[in-house]
Order: sequence, then C-alpha cells, then structure tokens
Amino acid sequence: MSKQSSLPWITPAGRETPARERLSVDAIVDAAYVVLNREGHEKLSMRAVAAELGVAVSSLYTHVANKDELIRQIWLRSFLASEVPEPTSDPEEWARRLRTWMHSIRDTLREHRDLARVSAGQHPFIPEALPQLERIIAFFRSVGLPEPIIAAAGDHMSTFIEGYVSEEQVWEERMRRLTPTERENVAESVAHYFGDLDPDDYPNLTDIGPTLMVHAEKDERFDRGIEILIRGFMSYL
Amino acid sequence: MSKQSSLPWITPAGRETPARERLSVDAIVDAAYVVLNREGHEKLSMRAVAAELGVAVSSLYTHVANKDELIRQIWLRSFLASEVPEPTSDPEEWARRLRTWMHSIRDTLREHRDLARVSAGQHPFIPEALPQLERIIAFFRSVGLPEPIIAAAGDHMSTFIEGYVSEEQVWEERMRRLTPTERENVAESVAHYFGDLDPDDYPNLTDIGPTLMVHAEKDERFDRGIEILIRGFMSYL
DNA sequence: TCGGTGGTAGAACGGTGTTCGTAGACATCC
DNA sequence: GGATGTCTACGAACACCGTTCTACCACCGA
Repeated sequence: MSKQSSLPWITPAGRETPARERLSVDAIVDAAYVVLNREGHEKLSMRAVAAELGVAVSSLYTHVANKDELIRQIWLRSFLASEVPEPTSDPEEWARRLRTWMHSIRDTLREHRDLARVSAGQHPFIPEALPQLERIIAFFRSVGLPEPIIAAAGDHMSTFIEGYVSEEQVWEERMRRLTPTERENVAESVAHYFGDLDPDDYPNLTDIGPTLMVHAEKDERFDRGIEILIRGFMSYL
Repeated sequence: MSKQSSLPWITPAGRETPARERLSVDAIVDAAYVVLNREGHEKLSMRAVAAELGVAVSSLYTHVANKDELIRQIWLRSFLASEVPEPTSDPEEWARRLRTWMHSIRDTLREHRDLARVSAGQHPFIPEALPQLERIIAFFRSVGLPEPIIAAAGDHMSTFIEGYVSEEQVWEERMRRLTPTERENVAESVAHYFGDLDPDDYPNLTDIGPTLMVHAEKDERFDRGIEILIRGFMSYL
C-alpha cells in the first residue's frame, strides 16, 4: 500500500501496521458471521465483532446504526442468497420446486449456527430486498394461487422454517451440554420419561409421546411439516 | 401478621413495615407479567422485576435459578391457561373447535405485550405441562389424524401463532414510534412505496405488493393463515 | 432461651449497547 | 506546497444487564 510516504521496510515508530484499513458494512457482516458460527447468537456482541476485526467497538457505529441494523444486514445477506425457483404453472412441478427451495433455505439456516433465531421477525420490505421479493411473488403466482393466499404463503413458509431450525438447534445445544454417556442414553431416557407415566392418567402420551420427542430422524419431521403446508397451499388451486 | 413478637402498634425502630413478606415463584411471575405488559420484552430484566416487587435483585435467585427459568415459568402459566377443546370425531366440528382454540391462543398472546416473543422456543415436555399436553394430543387424535402428523401439527400450530403475533406486535411497535400525522398516512405511503416502483422491473410487486403489507384487516390474515394449516391437516383424513 | 436454617439484601464482577470528544489520515482547494 | 476541512478510527465513559458472594437477620424447633 502506498499510504505511507516512508519507505516500506521502515515502519514508523509506535505503529505496527499501516492500519486504517477502511472498515465497511460488508466487512462487519463478514465478521459477524464468523462470530455467529463459532460462538453462537448469545455471544454475538458488538465487542466480539469488533475484536474479530481487530478494531475498536465504537468504529462499528460509523457504518452501522446499531446492533439491530447489524442483525438486519446479516439476515439480508442470507435472504438474498436464497435461490428462488423459476415460475411454473404445472402444479406438480411447482410443488416439487417449492419443496427443494424450502430444503435449501433450511440448509443455509442450519449451516450458520443461530442464523435462524437471528432471522426470525425480519421483514423483506426494505429496498435492497425488493428484487428478491419480486421473484418470490412471481413464483407463488405462477401456479395460480389466489392473491390473498400468496401473502400468507410467504410468511407461513418462513416462520415455519425459522421456527423449525431454531427448535432443532435449541435441542442440539441441549445435547451439547450432556456428557457422552448421557447422550447415548437419550432415546432410552425419553422412552422412560413417557413410559413411567400412568397409562390411566396419560393414555395418549404413553402411546405416542416418544414419537413427539424423537429428533433422530429430524429430516422426516421437516418433510412432514412442509408437506402439510404445501397441501394447504395446493388446496386453493 | 404475627411474625413480630412486639405489639402490633409499636413498630421496631428503623423498620417502616413489618417487611419480610416472603417471596414466591408465583409472586415473581406476577411481577414479571406486569413489567412485560407495561414495558415490553426488551425491558424485562431481573432488576425490573425486583423493583416491581420492591425487593433486592439477588432475592429473586432463591426462588428462580436464572432468567431463563423465569421466562419458562412465564410461558408455562400462559400454556396452562389455554383451554384445549374437547375431542370429537366429526371433522367439521373438529375444524371449528381447532379454529376457535387458535383464536383464543392468539388473543392471550396479544393481551400480554411480547408474551409471544417470550414464549417462542419453549417445549411442553416439562412435567408440569404434561396434563395439558395429554389433552392436546387427545384432541388431535380424536378426529383420526395419523400419528406422525399429530406430532407435526402441534409444533406447526404454535410456531405459526407465535410467529404471527410477534410480527403483528413488531409492526405495532413501529407504529407507536410514529407521529400521529405519520400514522394516518401509513396506508398512503405504503401505496406510494410500491406504486413508485417501475412496473417493468417489478410487475408482480406493483400488482399485489400493497396487499402484502396492509395490516389493517389483520384478523383476515390470521384467519387465512390458520385456514391453510387446517386444510393441510384435514388432507390427511 | 438458644442455635440453626433459610430467605433477604448489598456490594461487586464481568459483561452488554451506545455516545462523545479527540485526534489523525485523507482529499481538496488556494 | 501548504493550509483547510471532512471523514473515520479510537479510547473512555455511561448506564444498563445477569449473576454470585457474603453478611445479616427473622423465624422455627428444641
């Protein structure tokens, strides 16, 4: 870099690096993602992000109004990254594309620890998100869904996926705190938990209680969940 | 109270009230509800709850392990308060009861500011919640839903309602921050926001964008949302 | 009447988001 | 080339937060 007038192999006293590598919103969001992945959403603080960048906390506020806006930026990046499927008027093909789209959203939320919890409650009405929103509406419209349903469909989809992944990660967090031997016996202790109930008091729970909690075949549950939604959507065609 | 051995009309020096009104989990949860309603979830702190009770912060910790447990207690009270409908095998009647149940859950969440946000992500598997859970399963079973669907149905229902009410209240919060004149023009500015878009770039958004955002007829949106869900459920009968 | 017990309280610790004034690097103009 | 002004990183500080520790003190049973 030619920022310094002194010769490059002579560093000015008291200054290790040329420094003043300019910050940017992008760099800040990058760092926030790193912190989020490594430490989880509870540890995602302005100080942690600043430390990740090797920068003072107060410097962040030149580029980002506050923590809420930083979180909105994090959400925005993942929202824009999602590949909205191409429109189609064939219901079967439409449902197939919707399914794989929902899977891909779930997967990106899964990849980044706690991104789901951070994303929940964000609205896609800010200007930067409009092109993506346009594509989403185009897709929902293409199969011939009535307009009032389209508005509900998008919300429904995102709240379901975010809620699902959040819950999944809460569960994983809880598992992470267990000892290895405890972890192995989870299925067993779940069975006991419901098995010990008095069948007279809890006829239904003793019956199907365990299936409520078994998160082993997680993907099955997700698939069943989105199938309920898709059937609901398709009933309006 | 007969806690003092001294005569009741003689108060010991330096002590205005008999004091030492014993704390309890119930009293703490009461106070937490008051704070939540009055100040919102961001202001719900251990210190605020303690102040509401006129008590030291540290005193709370003899009755409640930490803030997470306090929140779980708050959620538990609202969970137990919900009146689960009676089972029925008539699909039409079943759907009707499910609808009114979901309405009532939404209403209690609405009543207490930010209760929805606080409730999200709680699991009904703690022992105190089991009787209620038993009733819920009994209801879902009664119409003949397949077992794998039942597990998904409960989750689906609660994440939808919680997500819906949270979003609604975020919107209201935003409105609360506006000046009265701004508030009057919200519908207008929404129309402008989407109307100013180039129809060539955003054919779908200019068409139905406004219907996405109009929260005036909120209840309609909620009803459409739960109808999608119920149709999805019923498709498995 | 005397201990022991258990709930209360105050102070403190380490963390948080945010604000403010300062100081320095850069680009621009004279 | 030198002065000017703008932009931005920075350190310190403020007002909070959840939680812990220790001392105190009212009550209970002996």
